[in-house]
Amino acid sequence: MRGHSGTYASGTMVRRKIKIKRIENATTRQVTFSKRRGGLIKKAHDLSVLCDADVAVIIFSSKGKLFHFANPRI
Amino acid sequence: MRGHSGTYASGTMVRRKIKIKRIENATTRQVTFSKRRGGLIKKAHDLSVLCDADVAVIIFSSKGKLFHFANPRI
DNA sequence: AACTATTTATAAGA
DNA sequence: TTCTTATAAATAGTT
Repeated sequence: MRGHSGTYASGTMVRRKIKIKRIENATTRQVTFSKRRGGLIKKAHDLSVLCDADVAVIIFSSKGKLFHFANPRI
Repeated sequence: MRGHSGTYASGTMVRRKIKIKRIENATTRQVTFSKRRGGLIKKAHDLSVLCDADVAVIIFSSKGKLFHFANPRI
């Protein structure tokens, strides 16, 4: 059921697909930030290695904390 | 069979898992670059929106072509 | 560029 | 915060 986004009985079925909009709940937003930040940096690394590209990623959390990735050139 | 990477009879079974190392074949490398570059930029966009973060991605292809993403701040 | 089997990422829950 | 698991999303190889 790709693309499905109907309603579910609370606590019964899981609801996993999300809309790409700001996550309102601060705890959920922080957890998602941590997970997706790691995922993004892994993808950046993989791209740089697989395709011999130079890749940099700069991320500022909503509280201003800096995270970054750049593949070494030497 | 996650993690499997054995040999396959050509044209019979698919072999999809890859090692994260430079792709030697230039055509394959270019195709993979195009696909993964798009995927990386989508992930960067999603992270910025979902988590209210500032995200920038800078990519130079192996031939020096520039690609980038940055979420707007205003 | 489109297809699809499979791998990878991840949302929610524990 | 770390683990699990069901599901969504990305993508490698093929056409």
